[in-house]
Amino acid sequence: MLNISLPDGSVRSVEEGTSAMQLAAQISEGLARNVLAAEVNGVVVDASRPLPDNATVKLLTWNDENGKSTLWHSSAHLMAEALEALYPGVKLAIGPPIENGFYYDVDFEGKPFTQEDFSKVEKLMLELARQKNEFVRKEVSKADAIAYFTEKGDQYKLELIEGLQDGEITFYTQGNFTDLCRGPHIPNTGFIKAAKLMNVAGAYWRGDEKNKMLTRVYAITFPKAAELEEYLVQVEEAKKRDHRKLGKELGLFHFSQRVGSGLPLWLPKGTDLRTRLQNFLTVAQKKAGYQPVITPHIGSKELYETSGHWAKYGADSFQPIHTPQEGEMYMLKPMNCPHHCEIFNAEPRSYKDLPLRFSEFGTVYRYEQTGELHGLTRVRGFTQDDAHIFCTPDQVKEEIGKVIDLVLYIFKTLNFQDFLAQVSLRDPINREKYIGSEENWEKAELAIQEVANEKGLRTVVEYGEAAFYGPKLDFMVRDAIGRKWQLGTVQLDYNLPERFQLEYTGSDNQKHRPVMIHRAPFGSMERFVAILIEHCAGQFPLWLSPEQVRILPVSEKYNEYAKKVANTLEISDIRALVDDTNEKVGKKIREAELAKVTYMLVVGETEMLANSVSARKKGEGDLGVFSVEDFATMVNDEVANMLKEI
RNA sequence: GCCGUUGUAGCUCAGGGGUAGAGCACUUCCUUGGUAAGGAAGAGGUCAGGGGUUCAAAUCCCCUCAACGGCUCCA
Repeated sequence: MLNISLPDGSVRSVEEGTSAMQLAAQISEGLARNVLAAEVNGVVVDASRPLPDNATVKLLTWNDENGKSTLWHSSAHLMAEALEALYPGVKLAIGPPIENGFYYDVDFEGKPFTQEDFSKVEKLMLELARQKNEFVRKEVSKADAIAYFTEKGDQYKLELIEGLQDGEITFYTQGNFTDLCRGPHIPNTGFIKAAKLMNVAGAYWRGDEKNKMLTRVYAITFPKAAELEEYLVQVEEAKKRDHRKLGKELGLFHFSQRVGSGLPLWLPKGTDLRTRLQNFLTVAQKKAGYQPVITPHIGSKELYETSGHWAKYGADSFQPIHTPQEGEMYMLKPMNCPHHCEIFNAEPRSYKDLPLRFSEFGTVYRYEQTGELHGLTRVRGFTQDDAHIFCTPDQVKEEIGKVIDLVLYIFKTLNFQDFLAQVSLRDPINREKYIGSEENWEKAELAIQEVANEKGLRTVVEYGEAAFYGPKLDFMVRDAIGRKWQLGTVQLDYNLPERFQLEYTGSDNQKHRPVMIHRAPFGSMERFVAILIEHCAGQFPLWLSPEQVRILPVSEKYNEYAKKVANTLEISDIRALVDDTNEKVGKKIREAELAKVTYMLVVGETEMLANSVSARKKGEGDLGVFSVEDFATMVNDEVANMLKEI
């Protein structure tokens, strides 16, 4: 008999050779029908494999992340089986589960595969699923594995096998399809009840752009047909929050082909929103000891030769600007750091001056690849809420902590909860590509991790993701359709202080090199506004909203009074517009609701006589009658409350 | 930059080898109203740009540009 511990702490005795599936059946038949895989001593395995003694077992269903990904991984095999049947001779590369579904990279060898092919693949997948074909695991020798795929003529699988050790190679077979796979898999294809191919895209083999481009087929499956329907509705809902759509609808920004691709034009309402965010940060930064500076939009080529950016990025940048003066060259600035280094160098610095914090809403231009441009999140001209902190090595940790506090303050004010702090450190193996002393790196990497922990950040550590000049901490958030973007960033830099020969005089009367910290809590105004739009689905918090109040005269006779109310509100620092179109109130309310204006003030005969307004809140309806002054006070109190607590 | 899809009015979209369509928005007029769409008329397009095939191209073909979905990249 075997003793098996379950997640609830109970221990069950089962016969030798019992699988997780059989264990589930002993607990309840319903559970057995839903078990997709099992976590045995922390490792996810096939539910059909015999359990070892004294194992801790968690039965995985659709409700577990690992259960989901097992189903999707198996679904990738199912899709591969269908593709192989429908398109004989296709070569299969890899097919992993992803966050929402799975994909398979396929080499169709020049034959087209488009959306029109989707439905027949889905149909065949479901047909094969209904056959309830078991996923059968088989250990094979490297030689046999090579023989199998040589026979099949699949060079991608052969390449994968090359990297594997003899003795660790397994095949999984379901129906007529066998794949090289580590597993685990669901018991049989019958668990898959709904399948949908989502899209096709190109993807380089092994992610290397020098390799052949394969066709990546994205798909998703579910154990219940209704869940697929739900998922598709969700996807549609998410698309409605897309900042590109809302930015257009709300009149925030615009792209013009004539201006150029990736160069956003900020419309009045978008400018208002952005300026308000800048002001908010400016105030916070002033409190945190930053000194605003302003630098030009161009800099001489020599500046970037000094910084090293010319050598590294020059060829891929907007090309240098030539002047009538022979040999003179300027570049559009791709970052603000070199300018700020020169500000540091403007006068001799003492250790007593440090830390020095120079901040600037600095607009920069980067020649991003065409295929990379994306709404406001990836553009060619953008404004960083940049600052550079120059400090002593001993001050690094405290300064990073203060930057994190600032970022958290902003996120809290805007109610961003779903973010992840990514700590990017050196590649532990390949260390020669990093500049700066081992000692400083050690100290800095440790400092970043310690501060991140002290601040209670939800952190992931990525090795090899550090910049060549220093480790960094990035705040990652997701957009409406699940893509990850970096917003706030803190980066240590040992390179530029060296290149610009930055120094300060220490208490020992010796020259020392300061450490430089790059940081941008928003990341860039463009990207931050994009994420903010999606975060609040265009319904901005009242304090940020470009149009807080819209005044709706009942008829044209009250337009004058409406304007008077608007002026009064303006004096109280409330942003109000009058809808003086020749329409009925119902129509005006509808328009204001769709424009996501928080407060609507209906004014007519009674209000005009009483110097009052009839207020209505978006999504809530009528609030009753207020004097103009009371209404203004109410709005201002609401705004003050939003900004107070934090 | 690479693979794929798309490009028709300000917006959302229909149409499709034979004189360009709808709804909303816009302008004018009527209406002067009370909490999510009042009515009528009008104006608006080299069908992304360029080239080709054809008696005839918005429609078919080629190139370019842009947007979209990914890949690669992101100082």
